[in-house]
Amino acid sequence: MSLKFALLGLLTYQPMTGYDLKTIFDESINHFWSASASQIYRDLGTLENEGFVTSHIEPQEGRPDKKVYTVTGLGEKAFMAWVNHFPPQLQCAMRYEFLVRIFFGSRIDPQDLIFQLQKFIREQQEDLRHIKTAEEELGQSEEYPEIEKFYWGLTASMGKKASLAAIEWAEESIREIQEFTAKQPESTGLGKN
Amino acid sequence: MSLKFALLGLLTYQPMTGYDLKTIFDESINHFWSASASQIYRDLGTLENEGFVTSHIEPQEGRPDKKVYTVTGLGEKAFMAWVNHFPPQLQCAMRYEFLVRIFFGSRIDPQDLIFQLQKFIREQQEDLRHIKTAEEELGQSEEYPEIEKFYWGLTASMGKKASLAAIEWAEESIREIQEFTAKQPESTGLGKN
DNA sequence: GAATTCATGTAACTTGTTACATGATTTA
DNA sequence: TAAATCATGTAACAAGTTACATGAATTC
Repeated sequence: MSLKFALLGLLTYQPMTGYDLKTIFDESINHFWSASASQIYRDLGTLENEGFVTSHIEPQEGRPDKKVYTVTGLGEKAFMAWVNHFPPQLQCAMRYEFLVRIFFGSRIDPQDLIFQLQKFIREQQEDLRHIKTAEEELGQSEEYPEIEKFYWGLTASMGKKASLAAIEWAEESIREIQEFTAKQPESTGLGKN
Repeated sequence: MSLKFALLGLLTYQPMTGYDLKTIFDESINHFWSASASQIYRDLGTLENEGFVTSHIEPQEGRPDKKVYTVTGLGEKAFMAWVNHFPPQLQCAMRYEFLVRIFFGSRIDPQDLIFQLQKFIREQQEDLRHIKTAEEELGQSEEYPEIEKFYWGLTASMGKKASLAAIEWAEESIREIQEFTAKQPESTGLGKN
């Protein structure tokens, strides 16, 4: 449900192609709601069928033609209705497959676990850097109204806090695993069955 | 992919029904990977077709019969293979629909936004309390080996940190929205269409 | 010469959600 | 007497992933 309205919302700023939307997504909304290119193209088709957007082809030379989507009046109304009606239960779920593996950590070789946690930290640091860069660019740019920049900044803040929490957790976890396995005699429950 | 292996993993502790699995899920893995009852029953069927679990009916009086699932040798091997082979990119994505709405916060009445953020805080506090309770019960119980309790504790830690980060963020955001809207003249970009 | 960027999608598949159906027992 | 708990699922649908296909221009 969310993706369609997120696309509609981005298109209220200006008409764009599916490719543009994907690019913007990856730099912003992606940090708390991801979407693949094929999903975006498919949902744009749905939005067009529903009369929420229209499209026109812009021919280009040396590059593939562009298909530019524009929000209709109906689409703008639908977006405003969606964004202003919060569901009774605010939807927000973590989907950390990595944590499912940690849950079953007793079946994993502690050395490998620590290695994966270190990798996790690097990935989260990368994410953090990415958000910070986007944030700085946004702060310097003058092509967006202050109010948009303000709210985009709030979501970036949440992204940073989530990454920092994950990094802190992983660092503590590594230390705790080291301590725990040090005082653990031998058998870890790790069987080769 | 993950859900099937999470179920398989839980079943390696002891044979259980779909209902049992759903109950355990809601108290533990649910905090970072959610699943509905119908999905669990469906995936149990798949696991059985794949030969990873077997089932038998236990008749009961006054209550519906139980269908108890047991992991096979093949299933245990499949689980061990899954849990020990981390994907090249560690999968962990937030899916916070709420943040998508905040991203478009300029289209929302600031008073309503603040109200929803306060609600968000209450929901996160509820989650936090829930995790803490589960954690305490786990600490006191003596029916699980120390090593399992240790790793379950690590995942609970991450859940707590995530909730705390969200609460902190929402509190700061409320203050920032109040400041921002105070110094903002009138028009918010909030249109009635 | 290989990879990346630009630009579009389709098809097949897997995963996740929602609504529905059944029905006795127990607790509030 | 209304609800929650125990216990199972099916059916229909919506959302998300993966692999594939095309092809010129540009950058490494």
